[in-house]
Amino acid sequence: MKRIRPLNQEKREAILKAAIEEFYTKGFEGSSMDTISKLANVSKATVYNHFKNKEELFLSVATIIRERIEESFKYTYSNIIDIKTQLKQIAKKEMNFLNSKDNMKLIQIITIVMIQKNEIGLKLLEIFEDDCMIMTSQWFQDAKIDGKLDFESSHFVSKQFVGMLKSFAFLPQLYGSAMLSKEEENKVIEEAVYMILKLYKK
Amino acid sequence: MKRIRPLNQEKREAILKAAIEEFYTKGFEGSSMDTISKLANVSKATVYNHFKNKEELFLSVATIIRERIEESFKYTYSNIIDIKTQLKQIAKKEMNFLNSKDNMKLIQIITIVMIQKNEIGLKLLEIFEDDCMIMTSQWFQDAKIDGKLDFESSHFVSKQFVGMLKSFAFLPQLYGSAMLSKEEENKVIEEAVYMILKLYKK
Amino acid sequence: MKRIRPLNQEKREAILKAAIEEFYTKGFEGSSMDTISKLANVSKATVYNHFKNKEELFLSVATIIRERIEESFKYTYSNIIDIKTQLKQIAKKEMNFLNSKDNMKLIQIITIVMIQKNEIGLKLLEIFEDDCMIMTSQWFQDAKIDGKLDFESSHFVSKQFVGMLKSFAFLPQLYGSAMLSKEEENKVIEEAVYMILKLYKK
Amino acid sequence: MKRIRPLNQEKREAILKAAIEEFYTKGFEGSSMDTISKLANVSKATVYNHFKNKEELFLSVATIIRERIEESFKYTYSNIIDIKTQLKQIAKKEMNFLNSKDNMKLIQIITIVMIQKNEIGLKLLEIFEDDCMIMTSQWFQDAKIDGKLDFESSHFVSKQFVGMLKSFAFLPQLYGSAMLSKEEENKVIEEAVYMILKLYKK
DNA sequence: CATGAATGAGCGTTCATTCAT
DNA sequence: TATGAATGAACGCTCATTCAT
Repeated sequence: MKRIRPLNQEKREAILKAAIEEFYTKGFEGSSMDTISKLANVSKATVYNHFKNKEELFLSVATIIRERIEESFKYTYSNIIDIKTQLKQIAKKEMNFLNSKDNMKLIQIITIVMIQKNEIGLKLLEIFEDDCMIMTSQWFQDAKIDGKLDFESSHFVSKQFVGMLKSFAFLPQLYGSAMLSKEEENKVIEEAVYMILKLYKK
Repeated sequence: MKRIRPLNQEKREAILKAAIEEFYTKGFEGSSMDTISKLANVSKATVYNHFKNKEELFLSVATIIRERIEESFKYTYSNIIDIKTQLKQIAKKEMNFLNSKDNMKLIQIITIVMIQKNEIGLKLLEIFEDDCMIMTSQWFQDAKIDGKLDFESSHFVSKQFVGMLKSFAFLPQLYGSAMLSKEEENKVIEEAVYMILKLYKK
Repeated sequence: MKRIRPLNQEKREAILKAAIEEFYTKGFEGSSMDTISKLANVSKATVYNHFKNKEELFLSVATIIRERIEESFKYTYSNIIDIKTQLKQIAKKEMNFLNSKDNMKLIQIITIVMIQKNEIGLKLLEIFEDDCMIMTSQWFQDAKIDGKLDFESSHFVSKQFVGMLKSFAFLPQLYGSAMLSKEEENKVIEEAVYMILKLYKK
Repeated sequence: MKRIRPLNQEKREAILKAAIEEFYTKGFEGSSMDTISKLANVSKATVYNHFKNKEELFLSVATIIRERIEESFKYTYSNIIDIKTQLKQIAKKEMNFLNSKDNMKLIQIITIVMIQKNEIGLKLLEIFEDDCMIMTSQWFQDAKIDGKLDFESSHFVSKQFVGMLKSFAFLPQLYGSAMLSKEEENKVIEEAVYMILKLYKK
């Protein structure tokens, strides 16, 4: 059941889509509300009816991204499934997220703003508190408690693990390299899991 | 006979210094030639005498950065020194570069533009083709030939090695995390070297 | 049969109240229909249902003010009461009006528009044709006919009289000076009446 | 001797002239930098090269006005010339100023802004501290000391005197009435001087 | 009758760039 | 060569107004 004429949802989505596109190609500063409104086929004033200002529009885009990320990094430790399998599943889930053109687009957008660290960049930092790392870190902690892995700091190890994935599937792509093929992806996962087990398996 | 310094070199350098500062704090789009000229204590027109336009000024800044990076990643394989020592030296050199506030500043600047991949970002990509990786990769190749390490692809392994360092000393800092302390730095180096040896030492 | 209150009267009044406040603080140009509608707690479209446009809303405000002024300046000559007393009563009445913060507010609002004499200012002039002066002038005319005062032009004298009051209780306040205290007010009245009698009493 | 290429003085003056015209017809809020620049036949950016922003442009206009006023109200007491003559001269000088269309234009401009009492209106108040009144008041003080006139407060009397003039030559014109003819002007001066002498001459 | 949504036109301001001197 | 001055185009944003519901 629709709310009585909410701000026309189609237009809102058209604007967000246009904004993502524009922020992606031009960054926050480089983007213009004029262009966004034209891309979305609405008047500039309409954009301002939906979003208080450029910053809020951007933050809305950022929130969308954040939700996708959060979704992609949920994983909880199981003491039934064998750890090698679990590690692979975690890696696969993360790779799934990273190895998507759309997601990288979104990440690039927020990367730019977070690097610029204006007020708005700082707000982003608050929004983005690295959940991915936190959840993976929790998994390692649980695996340690369960006596399956042995190391000092779960935080350090999870950074090693995720870092290994990101070395191949994030950093290069951040700078424009091509996405990984399915085989490459598998190889990277395989090697990262192998490394962790070799280094820390009890 | 041409004069060697047809344009006042001091002013040129003042402009470049101002530009680095400005590009860092505001990004490419956010920076204004006006502000740069004021920071450099020259007239705006003078900036344009030295640099055809904003883009060329930026590219000049980028070139400076590139030179510094190149300088920092030179390392050639030695069959005399033991590989653990060499790996540590390589790691130390790279960490030295990454773990400096100024260098991170510069990297952040070019990161933004490279992500945005406008014409100007693409030009940057040409300039930057990851030398660091290439040189480190060469070292692993030589170590393999020398029979000290065993793996399939030197490219893959060097990415693992450097990636491990970057996980701790680059990615977080790109997004604004604090630099590593000397102890943390050492720990990271230690672990990365340990990992490579554990995985690939013959 | 027409309904007497075809539009919700409460809302209409809320709008007018909001408009007075807004026009006062921001002037005609500085005021926005948006703000007025928000202040009045109605939708912008409702404002337009009640008042064709910004100008007509303003004119409605002006009419309210005019009515208050007219009310304040009614005074008719009496051949029974002694003229000194009557002059004092006239002065008191005018001072009563002028020496009120709210009234000055309203006068300031219309002053701005009348000075600007756009179409809308001209319409105001038609509305306002200085009743106050006309009525006071009539009193002097009657006093002359009654043989109590002697002068050439009643118009001139009434301007002297009212002008003397306005010098102290209008012009300075128009520009933001504080209202007169009761004592100051009395002194001004006293002196103005004294002046008229000294100059024109038969 | 000219300063080396000062901001093209012609353009500056064209802008100021245009600004006076525009501020006069539209008030501060209603005026647009766009229109002003078009009136002045320069680009909008040029206006901003000469004046930091709209407010400063306005304040510049205000300063011009203030200088004219100051010029017009200088008068110092003389114990040689007879006071009736002096009073007439003072009145004539003030009337000269008030009874000029250009001056009234300028006064109307600042009146609007002073009434609106934004930040900028308050700045105006600082600029305008009623010199006219102060100087005339001083004259009355001197006349009293010289034993030619007798009253309590020179401030009060000067307000009476100037107020009498303004009643005829300022207030009506502020609201758009026609300027006084030479005869009317003389009559007003005559009567104001007569009033002062009748009330306060020793 | 009241409203949420939409819009074209305009705002004050800044920009990268050019040009005469 | 170095500069002050100029500019057209664009920016983020707000406005008075309209219209479908």
